[in-house]
Amino acid sequence: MDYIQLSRAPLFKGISAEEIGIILSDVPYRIRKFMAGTLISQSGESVNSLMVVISGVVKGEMVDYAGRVIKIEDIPAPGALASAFMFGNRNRFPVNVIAVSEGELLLIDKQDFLRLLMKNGVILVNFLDMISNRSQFLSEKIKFLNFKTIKGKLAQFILQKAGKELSSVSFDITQNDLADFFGVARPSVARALGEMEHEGYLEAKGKNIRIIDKEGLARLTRD
Amino acid sequence: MDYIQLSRAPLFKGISAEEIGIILSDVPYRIRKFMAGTLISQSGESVNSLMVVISGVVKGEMVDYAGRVIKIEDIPAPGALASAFMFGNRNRFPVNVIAVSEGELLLIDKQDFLRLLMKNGVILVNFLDMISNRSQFLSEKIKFLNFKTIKGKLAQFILQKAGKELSSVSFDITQNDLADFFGVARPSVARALGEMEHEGYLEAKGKNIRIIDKEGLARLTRD
DNA sequence: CCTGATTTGTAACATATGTTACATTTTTGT
DNA sequence: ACAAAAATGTAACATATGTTACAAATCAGG
Repeated sequence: MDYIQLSRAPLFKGISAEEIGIILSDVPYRIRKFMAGTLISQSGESVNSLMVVISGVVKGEMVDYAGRVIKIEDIPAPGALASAFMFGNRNRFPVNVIAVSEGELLLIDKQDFLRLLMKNGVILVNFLDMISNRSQFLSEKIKFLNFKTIKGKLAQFILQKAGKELSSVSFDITQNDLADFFGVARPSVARALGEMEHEGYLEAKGKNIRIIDKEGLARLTRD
Repeated sequence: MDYIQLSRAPLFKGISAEEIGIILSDVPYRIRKFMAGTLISQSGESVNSLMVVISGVVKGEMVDYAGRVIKIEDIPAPGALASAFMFGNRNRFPVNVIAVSEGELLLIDKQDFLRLLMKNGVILVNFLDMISNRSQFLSEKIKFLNFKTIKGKLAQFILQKAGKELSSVSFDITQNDLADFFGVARPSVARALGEMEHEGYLEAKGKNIRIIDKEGLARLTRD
């Protein structure tokens, strides 16, 4: 089995391939091989084991009420599957999980995994980090979705990037990705930026922003 | 100390007041009394201990770039503070935490808390449940924020509540709360519902909805 | 350095939602 | 059962954003 690949997984961060071998010799686990196209788990099914993709790629698919596929998220090795849904009140898969390529999964039953967490502090911290990171990412995203105007979102984004000292910022993502993150249309982002420039809040030149009126931007975040 | 109150805390769910006493005799902890108005933690400060409100009420306040207070969230006893921010990459308070009334906090240092988690399986599961529930709640919220139209959000909400079998649904929250959850204005929710009725998707009578065209609703969730 | 691909800026127009205001209905407390 | 409060249904109007399309600018690979 590919312990090297596993040692790159967030769950096993800071643990060498050899150590992983030792750890796994002490906890019941299963390996499940899958072929491209296999349905690995179904939406609504309860999540009763930890699942780590050892090799290959799987994807999550939401299925709507008419049976049509809506959204897709890829999880390549060595990612973990549905780790935020192993615990909590609604511990069921939120999506169908389907193999994109052939590959292998590491499965550890929930009870065995709990024992592992209690035995190995590094894995415990790694797991806590994983689900906490997810929460933190989602919180951040909601913060932006909650601003009602695009200018508000942009102002928040720019001020946050600039921090207290800096007076210029350089976007490291495209307008397209930014628009996706905000949940708005791309030309609307461009327009909002343009307007903010005309209104004297900033000077925009491609991805580089010079902040002119920090106070004013702060006001915009209050929609 | 008020172990009875603590036994109602999600972290100590399923553990009796006496057992809590025993557990706490074995792990270093501190009690911090606070008076109304005290600043308990500051936004940006790193979260290096577990904090449980034993008595009293605290609130979280976001502070904007001009120093003005924006949003508030109350955490009454026996809630935990910033539990989703103890771990993960950005383990800092996202808000200022301020005492609303006088009260007491239970503090356990992160390292000691980790030892406790490894020693006590019930607390471990409770904590995992707490942070997972948060993730799940946030995911759910984002799902709704991602629908571009209010009709889409409503359709999703109704179908989800109805499940596969039921053909009628009863809202258990007010339009106002629904509007907040969706991040839209209240009259817009009412209007969207009205339109969906005219368009023959459903029959709305106060909080009671009879689904007429399930297929059509499903189509709406595809915006 | 050149060329094709990606990203950005901008425009015209359509539309969903916000805002404000009020009447009506339902719920709550006594 | 009543009065007061809360929630709901609607309307008119303002506006932010979406949509589509295209040209200009920038980037990436050979």
